[in-house]
Amino acid sequence: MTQDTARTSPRRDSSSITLQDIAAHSGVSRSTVSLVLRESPLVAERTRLKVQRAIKELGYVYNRGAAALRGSRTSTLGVVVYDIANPFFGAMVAGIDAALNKEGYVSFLANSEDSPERQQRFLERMREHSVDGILLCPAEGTPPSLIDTLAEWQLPCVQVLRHIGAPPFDYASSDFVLGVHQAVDHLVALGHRRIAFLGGNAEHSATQERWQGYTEALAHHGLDYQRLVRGNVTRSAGLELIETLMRETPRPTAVICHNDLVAFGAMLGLKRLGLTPGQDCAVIGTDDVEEATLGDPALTSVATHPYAIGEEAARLALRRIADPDGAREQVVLAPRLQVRESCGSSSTEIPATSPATAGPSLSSA
Amino acid sequence: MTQDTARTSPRRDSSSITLQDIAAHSGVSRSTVSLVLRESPLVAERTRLKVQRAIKELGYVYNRGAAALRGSRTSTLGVVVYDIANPFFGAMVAGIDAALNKEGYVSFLANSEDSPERQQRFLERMREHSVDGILLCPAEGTPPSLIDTLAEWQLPCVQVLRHIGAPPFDYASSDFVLGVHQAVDHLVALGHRRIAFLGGNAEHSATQERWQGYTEALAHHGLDYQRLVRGNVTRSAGLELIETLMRETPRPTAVICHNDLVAFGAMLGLKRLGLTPGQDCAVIGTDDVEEATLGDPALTSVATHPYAIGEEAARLALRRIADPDGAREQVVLAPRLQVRESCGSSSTEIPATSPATAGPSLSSA
DNA sequence: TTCTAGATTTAGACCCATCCAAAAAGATGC
DNA sequence: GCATCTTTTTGGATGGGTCTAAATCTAGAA
Repeated sequence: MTQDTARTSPRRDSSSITLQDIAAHSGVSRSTVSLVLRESPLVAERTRLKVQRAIKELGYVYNRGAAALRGSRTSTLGVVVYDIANPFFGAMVAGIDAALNKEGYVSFLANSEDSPERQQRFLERMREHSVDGILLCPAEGTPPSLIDTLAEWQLPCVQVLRHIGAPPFDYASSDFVLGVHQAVDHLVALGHRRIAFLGGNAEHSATQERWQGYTEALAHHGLDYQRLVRGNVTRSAGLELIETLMRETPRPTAVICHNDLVAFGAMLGLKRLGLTPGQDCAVIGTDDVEEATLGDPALTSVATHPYAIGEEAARLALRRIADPDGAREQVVLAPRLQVRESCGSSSTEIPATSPATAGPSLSSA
Repeated sequence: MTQDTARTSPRRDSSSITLQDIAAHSGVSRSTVSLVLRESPLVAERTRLKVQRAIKELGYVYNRGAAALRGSRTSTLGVVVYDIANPFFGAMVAGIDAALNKEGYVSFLANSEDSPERQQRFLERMREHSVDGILLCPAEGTPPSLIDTLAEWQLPCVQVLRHIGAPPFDYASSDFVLGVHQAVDHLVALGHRRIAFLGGNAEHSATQERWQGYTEALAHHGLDYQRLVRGNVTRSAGLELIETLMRETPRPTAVICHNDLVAFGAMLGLKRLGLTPGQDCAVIGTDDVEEATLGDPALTSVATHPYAIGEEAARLALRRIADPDGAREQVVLAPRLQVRESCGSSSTEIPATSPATAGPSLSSA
């Protein structure tokens, strides 16, 4: 059974078995073999089995490159993030990978390092590789026209976390406005009146949304004190910013941070100032990364579900690839405040209307 | 200049301009255009300029799929990691991306979640996509024969962090044995005599190497106390394991942890037991992830340079692709002990013989 | 038995670049 | 001006699938 290959596929090494070889070996045409490979219902059961046996026996390997050349799809997707070293993106990429894997897709990953130039280069490369679509977390300073360019290229693009250009576009993210609202509500309920916001710099939609949520929520509760401290979104930025902030008069009694990294930095900064996070100043982060649970004190954080965002983004892309002219969709997941020790209350979870895993809140534009 | 396309490339949309169109527009043959694209020195300067102008004018997009079908390389690489959500891998992937990007390569990324089945599926898919090579961090329980299978497939494979099968193979990693030696040396110098090792479970080479380093170093210093606590390599595992450990008599005065996550968990566990990390028990981690710097106390850690490992692995893969039959190489980077507060000494850096960025220590097999 | 709708199968063009051998053009020497 | 080298350019085959339209086969109807 393994020795008869000498006659049917003479002197070819295993990696160059083609449809033609399978066809010859099983006594049908190349076209039929192709249909079998693509699981076409047209093929008669007997033929199918016969061909499948030949495929096994000869150790045939499907050549997706060749298929893509004539067909229209490559089953590949380009994914661009701006900081893969950030654990948030690690989780998100895991979600993307899981969703794509189910559909037989694979993804090219690139790290733009928030450089529009690197991002541009990668996108061009993706175009040359004929990816079926793009998942884009736009780098800081990406020109809004990029979206139009991609449209001209006929390359479906789902924006993730940040968005540029004008709607309608496909977009998957977390509801950052709502997240900050939840944080403010919680702090107000605990009696805080002077709540600051820490971190965020540029003109990302994701930053703007947080700031918008902050301003809105303060207004909603009729609070006068408003202090928005711009800055980077890293640990060390959090450390520096909190020091500046705590020297002011009056001091805030609580800070909400752009992300968990800033929050960790802020907590460390408080300790260095001889203050106790959660007691002298409440701290709330955003993202709910894994280390939030086991911090000291454990960090209260607005969970933004990166894995789920990744899954949704991938699903959205697959949907758009299947129907390029369908209505653009926005999947904005509801975040969820995860209460722990860093804001002084006991470690419980705020009862939420949404189920344990935040369900997607859909809206199409 | 943009309107004359009507004659030279009638009613084609921009994305289907081919070599033929360029050839027609610039009055040369398809072959010549192809040579220009590949920057062949054969082409006369005048011709080259003429063709390049046509390429620009028509908005030609190189079709790598078609090129790969006839040519031999796809300029793609498959990358398999087992936990992309772990910040260590995020940094490593960033390093891979940077090194590949320079050479015009792009990478398919997959997350095996330490499942050999998922890993297998992905590798088969990569084969179908005709990647030029594979970077593999083998999933736990990967059969050693996998390496032979890849060899049969003629798919160059560089193992990363863990290795399976018998040498010689291409491999990029950190010298885990040496890392534990450094940690033990440091603790012994500080006067510790009872040093435990925390975490690690399965039969990975990476775990074995740590354990080997631990045993060797104890023997070298003539220490009797030896306590190797197996367990997962997560924060919560660290938390649990340290609690067990500190209930024993005699207690260790220092623990070295499989990675930083375990170390963070261990420090938290110590605090919960009312003990002070760095005072009642020294803690040393492995990896030196970003949050080590800003922990409380800051964590002493064996820096394993994930970004550099990623770069080296990618370079190794490119080298193997260029010369498939060349001698296999191992790039094992020297780690470096980053001393901070968690082991009681002041926050300084151990003078090392290696330069600031650990240089690769090369050896070929 | 002949005819026809439906089920299967197939030939051959096609996707778009690369490769190779051979032709064409240019340069040089006598 | 002619033969000989170089330097450039090129036609046509090739890689391995998919697509379309047409050919073939089947079973039930007439």
